[in-house]
Amino acid sequence: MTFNQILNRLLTPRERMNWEASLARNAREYPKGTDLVREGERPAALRVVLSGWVQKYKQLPDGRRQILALVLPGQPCDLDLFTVVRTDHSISAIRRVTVAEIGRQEATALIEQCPNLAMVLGWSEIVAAAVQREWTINIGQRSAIERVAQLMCEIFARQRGVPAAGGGECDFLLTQWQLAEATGLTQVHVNRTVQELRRRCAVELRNLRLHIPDFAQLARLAAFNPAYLHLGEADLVAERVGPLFGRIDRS
Amino acid sequence: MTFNQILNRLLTPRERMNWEASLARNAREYPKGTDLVREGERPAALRVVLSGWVQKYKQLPDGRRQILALVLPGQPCDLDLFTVVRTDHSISAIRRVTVAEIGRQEATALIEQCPNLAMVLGWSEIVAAAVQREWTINIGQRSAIERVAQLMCEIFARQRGVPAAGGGECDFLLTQWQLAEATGLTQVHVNRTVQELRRRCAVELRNLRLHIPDFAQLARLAAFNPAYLHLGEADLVAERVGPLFGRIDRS
DNA sequence: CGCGACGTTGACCTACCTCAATTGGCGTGG
DNA sequence: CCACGCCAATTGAGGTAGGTCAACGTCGCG
Repeated sequence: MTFNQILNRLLTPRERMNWEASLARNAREYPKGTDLVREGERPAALRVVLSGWVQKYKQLPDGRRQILALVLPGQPCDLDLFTVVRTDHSISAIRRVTVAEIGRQEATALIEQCPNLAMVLGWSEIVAAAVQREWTINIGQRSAIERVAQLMCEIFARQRGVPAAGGGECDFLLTQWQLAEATGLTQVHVNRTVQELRRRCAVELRNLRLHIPDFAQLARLAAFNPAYLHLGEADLVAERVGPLFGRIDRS
Repeated sequence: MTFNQILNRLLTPRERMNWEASLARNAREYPKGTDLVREGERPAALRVVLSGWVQKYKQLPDGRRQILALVLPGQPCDLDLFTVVRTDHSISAIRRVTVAEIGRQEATALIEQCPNLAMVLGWSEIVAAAVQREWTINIGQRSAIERVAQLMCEIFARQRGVPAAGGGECDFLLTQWQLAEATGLTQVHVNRTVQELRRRCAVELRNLRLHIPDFAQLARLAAFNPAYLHLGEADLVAERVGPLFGRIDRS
């Protein structure tokens, strides 16, 4: 089950309609490389990626850059609009993207009208935090080949779920340079690493597509454990998250 | 302003009383090294550290370990009780700790009775996520000496705030081995790094205390920017987080 | 056809790791 | 009070994963 399906399942039909309408009404396009949010700004909108990928990143004063997270289509970037005074990271378009940017007023009204929406947004933030933890151990403890393999597994699983057997294909919009920024490696070393993955796992990375013939093999190499993605927990979200986010009205 | 003060400020006196009473009633002690939560378990309690430090960590199958986060006194470990089906990381006591473990029933009732509590807990989770992001760039992009320096700055700032001038002392309960697991380095290399920090910034690390004579100097070396800790945003939390977590009743 | 973006390769280098032994402080039991 | 043992910090010698620099190849697109 993909993230998108999970989100949709938690809203009532009426809520889903409101939500989709709001997304459509506020959709904007940006060319690749555009900064949507810059570190230190006051959050001004609730952003949801509709198509294309978006990256969260941070930079050190001397320019070293770390990609912190990837936001895939259907996912909200963050809840900063409702939480912090100033954003602590930047967000930019990996490639041409469509993003819904819902202003404060509309977003607040939307949440008012859709009691389950806060829950869904909160859930997405919870999962994002879990992914962030996995990235921490990825960069901190795994070797180069494990890191790249693990990221490939994650990106595949987030789009297609974990395949029961065999493998498949999925979008992969990162250049090797971006792959390097995400894994804390060099572009040159990522290149050699990808080549080794080609040799050892027959992984193919071409034309913005990733092909994994044997997912289990790649997952073993990466010590990939999909538990942190919390896939398939959708049905239980409502009863757990309920107390925290106030009343639930499933009609 | 420390995290603890922020939390207290957001609750009404009555709420604070309920909260404190619940913490006191559920306090437990654990010797150092005890696992409070193991990866894969179903969350059973809302945990708040009362004294001592607690670490969140993850392990790879072969034993490599990454410390993901530190929970200092006054802070809740996580909201997993209200969010996920199974926890994706482990939690253990760094040293002898006192932790309040509030069961599901009581925790739910408590949130019911204290409308602002959900907001406070949510806020702590938001800040924890921001810290996690900073750790990601720390491990991914900073050199060994920068990493250790930045972690020292963070730990100092989380306890004492950012000093306007000069420096000071604070608790520092990590061994060099744990410092290594938190920064993705080796214990041996951390040792040499700490020695270099002693030489270059006169930082002293002894008897579980950290002494930083010149905070600004250390912060410069580490490229430490305290913005990600979101200190001093307390007064604004209520109006922002409100819409997300339902009604606010400040009486 | 030329340009820009991305991938690839080679040679060399170094920050950090590994292994292994030693030191120092401190609490405990005799 | 001393001796022992444990835990953490320290030191040394040698190794390697991954970084750096610089060039070249390739593909798609205007």
